[in-house]
This record gives sequence, C-alpha cells and structure tokens, in this order.
Amino acid sequence: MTKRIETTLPIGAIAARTGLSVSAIRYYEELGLVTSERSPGGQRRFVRAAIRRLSFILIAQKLGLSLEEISEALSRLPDGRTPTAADWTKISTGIRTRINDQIAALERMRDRLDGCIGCGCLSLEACGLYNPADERGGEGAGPRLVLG
Amino acid sequence: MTKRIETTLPIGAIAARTGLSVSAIRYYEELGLVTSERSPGGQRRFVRAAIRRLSFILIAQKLGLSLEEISEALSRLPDGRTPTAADWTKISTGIRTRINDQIAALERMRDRLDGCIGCGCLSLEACGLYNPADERGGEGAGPRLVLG
DNA sequence: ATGAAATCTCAAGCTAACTTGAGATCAAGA
DNA sequence: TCTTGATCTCAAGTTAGCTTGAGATTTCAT
Repeated sequence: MTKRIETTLPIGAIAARTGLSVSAIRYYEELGLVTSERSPGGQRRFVRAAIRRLSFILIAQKLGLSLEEISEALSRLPDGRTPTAADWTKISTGIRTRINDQIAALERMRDRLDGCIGCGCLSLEACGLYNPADERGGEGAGPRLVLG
Repeated sequence: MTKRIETTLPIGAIAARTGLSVSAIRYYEELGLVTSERSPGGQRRFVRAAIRRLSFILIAQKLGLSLEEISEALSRLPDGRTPTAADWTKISTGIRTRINDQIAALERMRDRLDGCIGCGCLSLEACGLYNPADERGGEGAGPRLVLG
C-alpha cells in the first residue's frame, strides 16, 4: 500500500496563497465549500487541493455565481484529490457558456440602447430597453445553465 | 400663466405600471430617487414622470449599478418634468460605455479561460484566469459583479 | 521552556436592497 | 353612511457574504 504523507497547511498559509481572508475561508468551510482536518490541538489543516477549490471559488464569484451555485458545481469535485484535467474541462466549459450568455445579453441590451438613444422615450409601453420578456426568469431566452 | 392640472397617481398605480412593489417605491422615495406630493389625507401622489424615473432605475439596476450610483445619475434629471431627449442621450451614452466595458471584461475572461481549458492547472501562480491585477474593473462598487 | 504569533469558537455587526408586520387612517363605491 | 381596500408610519426582519471582537488555546522558533 502506498500511503503518501500529505503535507497539510494551516489556515494562514491558505489565506496567503489564495488571497482570501482567514475568516472567509472559515466561512466557506462552514458552508461546506472546503473541508479540513484538524491538528492534535484542534487547528485546521488543509490539504493542498483545497487551494484549487478556493481558487475556483474566487473565479466563479467573479463570474457572478453565488456561493450556493458554486457549492453545487463543486459537489462534482471530490474534495480529497486534485481535480483531474477532465473535471476541469467539464467545469470550465460550463463557465465558458455562461460567459457567452452574459456577453450576448449585454450585446442585446446595448443594441436596444442604441436604438433608443435620442428618442427620449423611456416609456414602458414602447421602449425596448425595458422589456420584461427579457427579465431574469431565464426560462425563455436565456437558458440558465450552470456548470455541467 | 399656463397652469396645467397634472393627473397624479397613487402609489399602487405606480407599482402596477412599473412592476415595482409598493414598499420598494417607498424605499426609493426615502432615498430621494423619486419624490411625490401628498393628498389632503397624506397619501402619496405621483406625477407620471415618476414612472419614467422608476423605469430608469430598473434598467440601470439590470446593468449592475447600485442605487447610489443611480441616484448620482438621476441627479442630472429634474424630477418634475419628463427628461428631454438630450438628458436621455447623455445618460444613455454613459450606460453604453459601461456596457461595453463589461463586455470587454467578459471577453478577456473568456479568452483566458480558452487558454486554460484542458490544462487542469487552476494554479494561482500560472493560471491567467485567476488574475488579481484585473480585479475591480468597475471601480468602487466592491465585490459585486451582477450581470443580467 | 518560553513568549510571541497564529489559531480557535461564538456571537454580533455590517451593507445593500428591500420586505414584513402592527396598528391606524384614508378613499371611494353601493 | 358604511365598509372594504388602499395607504400611512415606524420598527424590525431578511439574505448574502463576510468582518470584527472577546477571550482562550496552540504552535513554533529560540
């Protein structure tokens, strides 16, 4: 049996490497986004793979995902090991789709705005900018696909 | 003097026409985003132009502006009258710039992601996706990147 | 062995953008 | 007039995502 000794890191080292605050990391652990072992004295010890998980959280947050959505996406990744390239490809492809959706939505918004500049309307009936059909419901035009 | 009698609307009618809740409208008034007159009995009475202001708030919020930023933008518009085409052009041009910035930021993100798919790195040192230098593109707004 | 630095838990606080509830009053149709 | 629904004020609650503080304990370099 190959039992490799994992070098673990205390929370401060994780914070330094991810840029997260110590309290944020503890908060994420509370939410189940990462896990840790404990030292004999009760302090958290993280495996290095936790850094990747936390980095992923940072990236996903930049894309506007809530911690709950991130949690959902992360539930596909085993915590104990480093995600494989396949894991990452799957997730990042989902993210890419999401980015494209966001770009498309903004472009539609911009186009409508262009058609509106100078008209001074801003009226609910006629103005394409305020278009409830395009609302965040997501069931219609913008398939709200989340990672996967 | 031409003193035209303005037909005013109670808050419920405004809510129905804008899609906002009554409490949200009251909240916006508290923040100074809209104003109202009062009936003899003390109930709010809104002029029709308030509907446009509120519609603007909805649109701007979709673009990720905070109420404070919206307040700033609205401070250019006189409350009592319908904004002129010039007013609207000025504001919407600013919004357009903001939209373009957001699109550009997303495209950069997507490009970096493309360079990353399949590599499985997600490492802080090497991965261009996690790039702190690109942080807070919107300035001031904090950790919120809320896109459509 | 010791003292500073790091970490622990728990509770409470913070901002944004509202909502909810209580208790009272206003407006309008039959 | 009556009565029902709309509105009023004010205080407190809500969700997300953390931060801050207090007081106690652990780790580690010397």
